[in-house]
Amino acid sequence: MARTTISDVAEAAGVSVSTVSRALRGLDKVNPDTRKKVERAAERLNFSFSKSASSLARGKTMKVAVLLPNEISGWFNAHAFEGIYEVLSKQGYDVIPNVMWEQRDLDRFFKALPNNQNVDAVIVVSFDLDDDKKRILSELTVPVIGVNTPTDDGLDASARIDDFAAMRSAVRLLHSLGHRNLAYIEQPVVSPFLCSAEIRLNGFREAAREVGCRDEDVLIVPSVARAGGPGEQEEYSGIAAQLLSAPVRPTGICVEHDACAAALIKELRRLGWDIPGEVSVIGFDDSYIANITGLTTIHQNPVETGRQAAARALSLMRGECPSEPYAIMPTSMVLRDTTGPAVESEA
Amino acid sequence: MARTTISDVAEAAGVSVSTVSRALRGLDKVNPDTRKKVERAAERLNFSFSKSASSLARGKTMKVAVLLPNEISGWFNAHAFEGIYEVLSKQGYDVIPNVMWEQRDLDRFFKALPNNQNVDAVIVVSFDLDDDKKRILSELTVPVIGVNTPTDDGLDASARIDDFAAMRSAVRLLHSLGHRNLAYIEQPVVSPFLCSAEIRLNGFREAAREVGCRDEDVLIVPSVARAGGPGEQEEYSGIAAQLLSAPVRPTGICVEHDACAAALIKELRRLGWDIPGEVSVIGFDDSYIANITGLTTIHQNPVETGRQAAARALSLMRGECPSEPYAIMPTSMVLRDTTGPAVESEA
DNA sequence: ATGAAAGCGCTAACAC
DNA sequence: GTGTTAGCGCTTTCAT
Repeated sequence: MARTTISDVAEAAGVSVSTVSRALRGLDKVNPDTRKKVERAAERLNFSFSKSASSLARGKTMKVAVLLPNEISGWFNAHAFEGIYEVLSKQGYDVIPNVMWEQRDLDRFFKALPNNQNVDAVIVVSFDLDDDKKRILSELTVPVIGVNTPTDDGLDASARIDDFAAMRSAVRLLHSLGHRNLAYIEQPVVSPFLCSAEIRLNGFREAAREVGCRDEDVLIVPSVARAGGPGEQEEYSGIAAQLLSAPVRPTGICVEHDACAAALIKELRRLGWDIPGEVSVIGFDDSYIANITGLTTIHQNPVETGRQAAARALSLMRGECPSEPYAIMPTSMVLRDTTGPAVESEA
Repeated sequence: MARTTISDVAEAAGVSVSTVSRALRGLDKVNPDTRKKVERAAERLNFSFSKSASSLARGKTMKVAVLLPNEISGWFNAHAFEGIYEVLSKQGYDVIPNVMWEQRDLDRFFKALPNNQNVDAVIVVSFDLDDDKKRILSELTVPVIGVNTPTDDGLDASARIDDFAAMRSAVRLLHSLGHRNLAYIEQPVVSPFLCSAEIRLNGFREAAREVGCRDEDVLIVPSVARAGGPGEQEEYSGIAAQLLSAPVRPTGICVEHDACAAALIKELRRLGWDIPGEVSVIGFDDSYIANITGLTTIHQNPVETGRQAAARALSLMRGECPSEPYAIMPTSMVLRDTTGPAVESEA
């Protein structure tokens, strides 16, 4: 059978199509009785609006695009998306993930964006945008909202944590526990645009200096793309080796992500290190893995960050300007079983 | 500035709109030179099609809905979605998650479905549909594809694992290790429609019988909704208590999900149990948590399951009928550090 | 190979 | 309050 249209409903209810439209969308200036009649008819015919048709007519798509780096199933992305979805879907929006695998995907998306009336807003998650793209954004008609973006440049609104400050608190914790030789481990296999990495590293570096570490007391283990994903244990023997072979062995270690930290700890323990006896490790995120493995870490709530971003998207789409467009979301240290006081150096 | 439309391109290229339409969509019967001209103009004007307009004109939405229970960030859902997204987005489809929080959400979705030309297909993930809904499905024009649904009833295609067989293999492993007193732990806080639970339990029950367990040798710890999520450690002290107070203490334990198993093991160890010395534990899923905690478990690949489902959705949307509409995806045991031989009973 | 024109189903003036 | 009507931007016969 052919689709039931608004005029079928109109006919069944004995009114005009515009009345049906008004009645069903809850607009005012429609007689309560008429409305009831229309609703009844719509119900009976199992009518629902064609989104394409009303989009076309109204010039609003009721869709918002969510740009995600690499994958939607990662801990942060999935939870941020969840928060975004939660608030937007309740308002009738279709929330459409757009996973960017390579730089070209991003380029293409942004190329089409200026003229793209296919979404009412775009939310970019964890991206580091180059100046070209920021310029495009600034001339855009649809609002662009950031989630954990490195800066707010070119964005109409954003919600993000302060990676820099968070790392600083981790360093201070280690320092106050007596650790003087620190290390920072970058996550293996980074995506081309994932952006928190750099900021966290900088936060670590600067905080280390603040607490009085000389550069030679600080070891940075850079991200190296190797075979296998970050879940692969082999990744971490190389990192452990670098830790072992450092001129002065670090006793306090910050890791870019929980999953990474957990895998590293596993490897370190396998090699006979005592954690937290000999060395303390701090993760980042407070994902489920941190909880189950007893990892000391920095907590953040990506679902809430997503919600905040989506709420701002909503008001922007309504043409309002949010009173506080750029939200900084809180983080907090959670102490578990991988950090402890530094032992006396055996000097 | 107003949106660039197809007629702007037509004008710029000096041809008619229909030619532009044909040229840009790669249809044949268009002169190569003309096509080039049109492409150039489109490029220059930064043109892209309005999805709503072409949907409306063609009667195809280029959208597919993915129905998910509870949350999109859960391990299975997120990965299945990822697989679905991967294949569908490459073909130009918008993949729209639809999270069902309560039964009413599902009811409402299905009520609107029969007349809903707003999506070209719907993929249902992990749902147990009642007969009413199955009946609706059977009269539907758009294809409906299942991912890890309990049955294939009413579905045009599906991809799913055999939960029943998977549990059986777990039970057999325990039995062959000498375990005679078995337990099955349901996941705390189950959703109203998540459906694998029942099948896994049945698989466990039946397999236990097959290997010769009497009913009194088998302990089922049912799911009880308690405060806090499944990540909360407190959940598991209650479960541990049930295990401890059982008439005959089980030494082989199957758990509905990895996360659950990991938390239980943590609690058990805290209480002084030796795993795998005194008791063996097997999880389900082989999620990252199983890997990092060394959990023996049953592996499945939800991304691939999602891909298979999406591939079938694709051919169904093209009007083909897939030669093998109902795919059973493989599972496999992965042995890690939480299973071992049963110790001699101290009789 | 290309163009003209009739919709697709709905919304938003504008009239009554 | 309600009806009429002109589009929204595209696809698709049907001519040419």
